[in-house]
Amino acid sequence: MHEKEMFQNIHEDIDFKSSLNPEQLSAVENIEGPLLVLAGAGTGKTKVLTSRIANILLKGTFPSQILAVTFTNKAAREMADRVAKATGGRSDGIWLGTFHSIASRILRSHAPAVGLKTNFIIIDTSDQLRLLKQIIVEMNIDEKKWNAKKLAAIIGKWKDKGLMPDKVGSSEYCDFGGHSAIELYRIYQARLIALNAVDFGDLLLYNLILLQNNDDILKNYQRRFKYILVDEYQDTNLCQYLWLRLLAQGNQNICCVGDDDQSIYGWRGAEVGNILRFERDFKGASVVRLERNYRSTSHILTAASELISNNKDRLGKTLWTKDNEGDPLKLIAVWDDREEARFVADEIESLQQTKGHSLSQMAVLVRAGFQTRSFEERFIAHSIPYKVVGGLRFYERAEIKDIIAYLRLMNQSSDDLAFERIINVPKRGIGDSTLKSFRDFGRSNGNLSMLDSARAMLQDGILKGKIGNSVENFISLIDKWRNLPEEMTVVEFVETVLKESAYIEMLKAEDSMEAEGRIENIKELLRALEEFETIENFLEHVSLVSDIDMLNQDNMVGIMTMHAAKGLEFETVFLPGWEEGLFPSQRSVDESGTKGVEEERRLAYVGITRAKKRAYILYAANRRVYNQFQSSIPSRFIEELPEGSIEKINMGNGLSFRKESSESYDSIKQRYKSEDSAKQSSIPSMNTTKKTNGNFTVGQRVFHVKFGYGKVTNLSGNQLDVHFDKAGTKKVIETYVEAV
DNA sequence: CTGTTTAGGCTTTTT
DNA sequence: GCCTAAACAG
Repeated sequence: MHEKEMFQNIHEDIDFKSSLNPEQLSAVENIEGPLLVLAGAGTGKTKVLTSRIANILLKGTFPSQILAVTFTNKAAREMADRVAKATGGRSDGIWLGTFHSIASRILRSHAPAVGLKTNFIIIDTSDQLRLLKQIIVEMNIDEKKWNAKKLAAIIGKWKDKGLMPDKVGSSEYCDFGGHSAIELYRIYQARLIALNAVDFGDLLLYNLILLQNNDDILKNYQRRFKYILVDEYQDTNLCQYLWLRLLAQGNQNICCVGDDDQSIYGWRGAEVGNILRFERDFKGASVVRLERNYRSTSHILTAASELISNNKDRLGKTLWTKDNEGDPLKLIAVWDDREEARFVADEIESLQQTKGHSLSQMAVLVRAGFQTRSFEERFIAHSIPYKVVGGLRFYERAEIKDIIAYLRLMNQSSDDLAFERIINVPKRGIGDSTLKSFRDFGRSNGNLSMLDSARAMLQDGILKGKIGNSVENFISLIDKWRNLPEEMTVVEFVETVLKESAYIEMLKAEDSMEAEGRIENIKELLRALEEFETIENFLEHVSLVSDIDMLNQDNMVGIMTMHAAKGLEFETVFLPGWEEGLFPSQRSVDESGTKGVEEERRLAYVGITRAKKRAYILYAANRRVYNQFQSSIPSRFIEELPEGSIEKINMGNGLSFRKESSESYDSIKQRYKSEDSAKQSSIPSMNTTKKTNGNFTVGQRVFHVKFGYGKVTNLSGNQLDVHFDKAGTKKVIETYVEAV
């Protein structure tokens, strides 16, 4: 097909004028020069981005001349799909991906320029912490007080700002257990280089350094990328900003789409200020505001707008909609988190059964991961299908990480972190002291990798006996796998490793329900592996994509954090846990004061604006924290909601609404604290009533929705130990089993 | 070196 | 309440 025809085809597929409003159209049509699009929630931001890319292609630009960056893989995927659709598949070759994946791609082409080899590995957070911990221990720092997480946070902040150790100003001297944090940062970076590894922050940091220090490389990319597009611009950190600015300085064709009101990643270095800098740094930049909302009813929009107007630090915009008023937001006061979950479950059932609403159009959006628990328990009891989004990530499960560690060691024998992980999994009788001897030997013999140290120690006869044999066997396995025929597929290769390492055997020997689940996960991994040609490709994917693409568009209620919900929309949204301390989170308030509260408020704004038609906000008078009841007071955000757009429902046991009482915050808090002890005694009595309903005895047969039939082996309070016929022994709450 | 017990921390949010 | 890491016993 000739190019001319090709672009005609594109043209036929897009009909900008009829489907875009004037503001959107101007953002799509003005492709030359810097442009900032301030796009409120639900104003068609993705549509603008994809149409703009299509339009750029239509003007005759090659796909490879376009750079489009997002923050999440989900957003990248969606954009890729939509652009492909809009252009009839003529978009192949666009540099479209997350900041990290684009950065990784560029860094791989120039790895030697920053002291890495092309096959560098990308370590995840847990590897990073292990490495930092090793350094902390070696430096004799009190690890209890100065833990690896703290150090990771300090180093991460510098990386977010684009600072290598030598660029961190000495004025920023930061004490870490009697040592300079800068010095520890330097050691950490050196250790990473020795491992031929980078962490997440490095991907971006090294990219910036690469462009700053190599004019020829910079010029090359400036020429290549004629058009740059950035999604969720408000979430960029300084390092990303500087990187973008360098790349865009060539053609000045950069389009950033963002919403200052949806900036919720300040805690990981995002700087809303980048929006304000834009007009200053890019001379002659145009600004387009998208304020017409196509998603929500006016009640929802009003409530969200009113709430966010309490923030001082914002550019300010007015969202409007032609949609009708819809239902007011429902504000529900409940006694505790169980009643909260019960209300939501009942409401979901009624919406589904009496109104025929689809479960996939409902979502529970929580502040923190632990809140999902009570909903899961309740949904299981109601047999409501649900999916916890972003809980434990697939690639983070122990068995998956083990397998990946085997592959990493194959890929690169210097990968000590991988070596340490699997040398004794399955058990080979090689423990901490042996590992330490490898490390010490390596360090005193010219920085040998642990695998090479083990090899040398065998040869020198330092390792012998039982352990020696065991290590020898392990090494010969590795060597054998290395020499497997090239034409083997990745799946075949991994199957061989699984079999010969006796990994599957180990799981089978465990003979537990848990081990069975692990084997299932490994099977899932093998399925995912089919897509990859080489191990390198797969490892790259694993490091940059946190979860397997489960194409579950099934009819399930989503349970997720508000952070994870950004960019999504649902007909009905449940927002539980609007209590002081939880939302806004105590930590944000304590650590970042007003700024922290404002970020939490933006999060609330994001939460509410996910709803198209219905939003429920719930708050409980008591909440289990580490399974202990704590009384709580309603979130300050609740009284910021406009009276006219909310309907209050008190479930009898819930707190009164703050506006209805003249009591001060503190006095309410005081009252509930003292009442709590009194009410505590009423809770057990409620439970005992339930207990007499179905008083279980040891030895009794019971049925559980998830685990099937089983026998009670022990009981304490409302908790039963049940030995299930198929699922093994579990602790369950008695309300979830029924007597048979 | 392994397996069991115990103490302590943990619950923000993610590439 | 759950998980992990350290401590201890075998």
